[in-house]
Amino acid sequence: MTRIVDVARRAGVSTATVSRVLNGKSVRPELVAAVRAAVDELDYVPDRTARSLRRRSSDVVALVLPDVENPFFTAVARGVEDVAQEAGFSVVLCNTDDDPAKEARYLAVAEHENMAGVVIAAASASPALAGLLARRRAVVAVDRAVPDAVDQVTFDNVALGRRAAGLLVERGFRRIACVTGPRATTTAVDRATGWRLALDDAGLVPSDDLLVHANFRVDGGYAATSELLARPTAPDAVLATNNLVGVGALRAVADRHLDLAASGAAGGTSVGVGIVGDLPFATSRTDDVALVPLSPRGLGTTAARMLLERLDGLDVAPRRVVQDGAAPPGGTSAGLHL
Amino acid sequence: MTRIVDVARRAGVSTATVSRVLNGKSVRPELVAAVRAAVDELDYVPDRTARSLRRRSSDVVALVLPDVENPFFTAVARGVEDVAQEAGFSVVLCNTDDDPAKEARYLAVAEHENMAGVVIAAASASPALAGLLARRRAVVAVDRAVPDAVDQVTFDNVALGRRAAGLLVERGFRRIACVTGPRATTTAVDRATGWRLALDDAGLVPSDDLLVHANFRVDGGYAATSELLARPTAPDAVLATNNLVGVGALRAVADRHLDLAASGAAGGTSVGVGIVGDLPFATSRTDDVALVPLSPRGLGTTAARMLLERLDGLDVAPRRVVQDGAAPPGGTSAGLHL
DNA sequence: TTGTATGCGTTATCAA
DNA sequence: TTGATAACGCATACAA
Repeated sequence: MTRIVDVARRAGVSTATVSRVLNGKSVRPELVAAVRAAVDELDYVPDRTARSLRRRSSDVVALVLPDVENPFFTAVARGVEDVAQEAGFSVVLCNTDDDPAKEARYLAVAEHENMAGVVIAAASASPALAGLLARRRAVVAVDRAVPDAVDQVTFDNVALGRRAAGLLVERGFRRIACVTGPRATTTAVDRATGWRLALDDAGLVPSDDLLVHANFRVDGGYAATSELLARPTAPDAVLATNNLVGVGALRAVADRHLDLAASGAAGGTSVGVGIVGDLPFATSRTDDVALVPLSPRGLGTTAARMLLERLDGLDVAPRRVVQDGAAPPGGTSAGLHL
Repeated sequence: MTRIVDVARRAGVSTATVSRVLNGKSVRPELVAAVRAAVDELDYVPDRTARSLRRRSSDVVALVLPDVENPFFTAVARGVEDVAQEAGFSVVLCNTDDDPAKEARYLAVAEHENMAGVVIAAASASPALAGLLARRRAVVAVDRAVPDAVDQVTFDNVALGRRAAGLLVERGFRRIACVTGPRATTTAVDRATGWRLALDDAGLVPSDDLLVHANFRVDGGYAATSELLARPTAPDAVLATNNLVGVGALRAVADRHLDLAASGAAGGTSVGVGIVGDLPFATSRTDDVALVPLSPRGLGTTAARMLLERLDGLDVAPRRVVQDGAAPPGGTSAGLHL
């Protein structure tokens, strides 16, 4: 293994000079050339562990997510990865399963592994960031708001819920239920608030028993929607406040449809479905689903950029960025959709 | 920040003894107790960077994947993560986009970051493992076979393709096309071979123009299937050799169905679809899809266990594990559908 | 600008 | 078994 001393010897300089060249400090041009030549010839690559120990900070960023199997969060991950990698950072993906204990463990690892920074979509209403903040490590909250004084980038979730519910209203549905996520999840609560507002806008009644809190996964959406549709006074439409719940809702509606057909009941007008989010792996056409597409990847890139600014030394008060949330009509990145 | 010297002072021992206690070497019981007490009181956690530098190996494992947005690979990741984490290792997720250059970069990072080991689903037919192997780092290939002398865990892809195509034959389809992945991807080639065998078994003709190589994503499956269905002598069924291609195929079939209906053509018998893989986010019922479910998570756990054995010092010839591929009947994932 | 020498926090070697 | 101390590879304070 080639070390910095090998390069120094070969270039006829001290290790300090090699280090300076490698880190862009001012060095006489001819020595720079000599060092670079030696580096190339020896195929030298600095040991990042030693560098981290000395600098007291590594070049890896932790990305703490509630569910890496949710395409929404993998898209966030891609966004973060794209810009982090560009800047020379590696990204460690940490999966919390929405479990505050697992989350706390990962945050502790990030702290003691001297990671450069953390981007977190919090599982807990109040994640264990104290240790990291005490060490003045950069932290950015993404997607879900946290109470701590850190940079945050989220969607305008109230607006998203309102828009999605509004689409259902426009399509003529009158009795619109809402299936959302856990009460501890800010996105779930805010989008449900949006649903309420949209119904108010339309002079409809956002009755409390039409609001169901499930988990934010497929099974949660399926169970909640099935239950709603089985009621004597079933809703004529369901708003799912995230993508996976939306998948579950669609399956529940499809099953219900088949059940009714089997039991000889008239094929009444089908149940409307609205979804805040995308269906990247839909196996059916989604023309009649009221979709409010998001750009989670943009969320990730924004969060990563904010983190990099902090790592670059930016020292201002915590910032809150609220992205509109709409996926751009054409491009791959976020565009403001007015 | 508390360091090992602080603990040593508090416990009235040397740093060497603290280190020994922390690493389970033999130490007099009373001293062990004293050290543990000091660790607790001071809330001491070893700095993993320093530890890595000294040990010349970190406790993070790189997981190199072609596409973290594919649920198949996120499931592999969960499997790896589960067992690695249990053993005290962190997992870094590296996304190569099936690009050999990106893959090579990540492998170089893994090498110079002194990562403990690498689990890789190769993007390249011959990934750049030389550096890692020269340093005797543990490497396990998962899902896709590689030419190097490393542990490998894969499915029996020929058998999987054969089984899926066989299901379509059983259902009475006679002209069965196959949409598979790139020629450089072992899984794509092997499953196509299985398709060929199944057709032979049934006395059918696996005509070469019924085999299409697409990319292994939704758009690839959609385009290839659309093209097949638009031919004058269209196939009556399509075998998709992975999950995403399967999604694309289903969408193409649905669109074709609608087009025919719109053009007033008779609603002939619908096109059969077979898929090697799962549809975790299907938005429609999949009763009439010939699915051969997999357990990618099991692939991941096996690979991680093999890696851990190597990290534990196991020094035997490279092993090849071929998993049946069928998801377990009882587990949480899709049950075997006979 | 350059070199020397020290320290980052831990583990491993060697004597005791 | 235990303690003193020398590495691990790099970056920087200080001196030149």
